[in-house]
Amino acid sequence: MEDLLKDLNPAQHAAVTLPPQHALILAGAGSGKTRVLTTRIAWLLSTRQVSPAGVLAVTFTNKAAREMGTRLSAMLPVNTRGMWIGTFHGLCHRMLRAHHREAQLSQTFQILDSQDQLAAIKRLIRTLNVDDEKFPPRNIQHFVNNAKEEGLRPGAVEAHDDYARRCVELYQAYDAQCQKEGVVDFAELMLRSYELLERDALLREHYQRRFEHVLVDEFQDTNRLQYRWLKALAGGGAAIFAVGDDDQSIYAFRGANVGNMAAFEREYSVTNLVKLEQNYRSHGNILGAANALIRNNLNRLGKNLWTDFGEGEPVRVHEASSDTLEAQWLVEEIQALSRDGLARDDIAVLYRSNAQSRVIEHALFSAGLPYRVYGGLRFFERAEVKNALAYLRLIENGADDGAFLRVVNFPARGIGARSVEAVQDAARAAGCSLSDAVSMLEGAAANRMSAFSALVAALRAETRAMSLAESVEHVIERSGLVAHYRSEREGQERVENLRELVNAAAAFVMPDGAAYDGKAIGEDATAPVTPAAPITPLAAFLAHAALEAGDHQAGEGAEAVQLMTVHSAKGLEFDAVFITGVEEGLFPHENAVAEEHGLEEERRLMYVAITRARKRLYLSFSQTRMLHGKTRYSLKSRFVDELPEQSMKWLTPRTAARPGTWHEGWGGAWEGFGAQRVAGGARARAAPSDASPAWSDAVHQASRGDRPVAQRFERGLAFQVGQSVAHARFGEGVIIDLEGSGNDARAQVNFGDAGVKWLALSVARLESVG
DNA sequence: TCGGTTCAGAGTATT
DNA sequence: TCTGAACCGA
Repeated sequence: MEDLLKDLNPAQHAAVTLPPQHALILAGAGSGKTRVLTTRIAWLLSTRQVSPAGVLAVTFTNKAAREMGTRLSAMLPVNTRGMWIGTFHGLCHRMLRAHHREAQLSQTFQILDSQDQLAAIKRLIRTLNVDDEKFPPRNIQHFVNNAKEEGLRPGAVEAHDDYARRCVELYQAYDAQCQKEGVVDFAELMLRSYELLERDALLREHYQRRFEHVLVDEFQDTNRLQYRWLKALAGGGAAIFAVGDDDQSIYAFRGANVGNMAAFEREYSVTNLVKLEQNYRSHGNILGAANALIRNNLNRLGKNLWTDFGEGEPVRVHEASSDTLEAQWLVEEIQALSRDGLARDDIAVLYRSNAQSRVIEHALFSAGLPYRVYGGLRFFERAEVKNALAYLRLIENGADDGAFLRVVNFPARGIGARSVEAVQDAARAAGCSLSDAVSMLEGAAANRMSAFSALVAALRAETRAMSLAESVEHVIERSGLVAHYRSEREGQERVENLRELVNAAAAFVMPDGAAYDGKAIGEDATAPVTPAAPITPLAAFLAHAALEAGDHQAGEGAEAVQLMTVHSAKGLEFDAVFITGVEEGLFPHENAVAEEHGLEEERRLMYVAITRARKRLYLSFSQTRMLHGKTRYSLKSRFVDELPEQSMKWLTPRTAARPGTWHEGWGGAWEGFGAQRVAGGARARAAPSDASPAWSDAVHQASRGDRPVAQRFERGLAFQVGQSVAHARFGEGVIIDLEGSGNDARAQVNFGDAGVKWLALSVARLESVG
């Protein structure tokens, strides 16, 4: 046990050995968060304060859960498989499997991933004859997921207008469809599990008695439902050990509620608050930059990172005149780092949005530098894999209409849209599943459709005695999938992926079987447990495929530069980090600037980006960037100005802090960019000052329709793209686009702080600057 | 039933 | 500019 605590710093030590009470650990970036979390569990176990069954540790990603398990078993000779360590969704799934009856779920229920969910909603919208222009499936999907993440069933959603009421109806219909088909989406896993705990007192008390210690990773990322779920679970006196960093809260857009941290502190009267501020990752200048930046956020719980690594190198800043040149500089710098002996995979190139990767990839590719881009389709999301899984799902659950529709005519077997509609009509009339409706069909189409049904039935029967891997193998062959892809011109990779699915099945280990047969629910004989609800290996494998979509692409072998968004870099670290496109409108993103609290979230995002670097950090921005087919003119990000001068080194002539004459020294740079001129400047001059209410009318979003770009060239006070201007209210900015002419002339101006605006030149008073 | 064309939209993402 | 999805013609 002494060994466990040996190398902990005082704060870490304090956190690990806190009494069994609620605690909030503010864990700064690189402060040894995971170590504290796992050591805490190990310490509780080894001091016999709790048995493995009494611990529940929850994370957001499978990767984090796996890491926790691995590190724990490295510390203690404990079998982590019996412990409740997993993702929120994974643990909810586990609970629902054990109590599917109490949760009113069929024993064979399956999980819809986001893709499946969207398909289900599209199908619903079509069956209900709803106008998908007015109710885009994507919006309905968001609506449903948001409601569920707020813990709201259709009846509880407030709808004040017809549109919202219609959305609620669709939500209700969607839930009914899922229930009928025996499928649950991700949010439903959480909500069902929560409702189960709320509704079933015996069950709730059982779990409350069982879990004495509940540990939560990345607490700042929890949404309202997850917070309530934890509250229900720990309501019986369990100690919640919440670890998080409000400064790294970057997932508000997917429902995360940073407020949960403060709420937790308040509601649970948390007296055990430990700040982990010693950073073991970055050199001083990098941390100095991070600290200075994040200090600009209000409403922080408050933290300041420090290191005893020394100052290290300064943060380097580079200004390019175009995105292409930025990428070119990047390549040269990376080559130089490589020459200095830095491994390529210790270098990361970060960007705010995925679209930025193209230019960078192009430059890296041309230079012959190996790189790897994070993101993209994952293994279980691939079409061919999903097709195979659809057959498997039908074997497991004949009511799964989504799976039925996906493969009823794939590979093609002459079942057209008309036949499919016929089964759907029959199923609707009889209130049964599509599979069950097949036998009700008549006519020519009935034969082919029956043949498909017979195929599924045969697969079900034939695989009954087979192992999981044998079943998968059998299904991909006998369904015709392999043959189909083999005959396809570029189907080789798809066939390989199907083979890989067989391997995945062979390697699949049943997730702690005991948990599913009810026994592990506690040695407590009185436990309110569904009597033996064994899950088949196939059902477990399908759940695994949905809950863990797999790696984001296999590592490309060769040591490669890592390209990714700032979001996906969270939790990672590299010797050298390039943060590219550090420009107003891009980072902070213009959409975010318009959102409430958006700017602070962007700043946290920048904080996350900065703290990824161990030894070297580069920031780069460009004066122009090709975006949506147009050249955009940008200002450097305000975040650059928030960094401490003494920690920085400018690789290009330093531009003044905004607002100021940032374009100094680049005076003539705009020529050659084909800057358009537009008439109207004189009018702008003549317009009344914006004391009148007209100024707000002048600021509007130009709609797609008004196209014709002014081609009229006038002498005098004309504006041009790339020009620096000042506005009484919005301050200084750069014209990034011009549209219309005469009275309709508008300029789109990037004002930095004030965001990107369209201004009618006949009304807005714009002054030329510089 | 496929393949080409057209059109809108383009921010971050785990389960 | 580029992509994905929807649509239409053979």
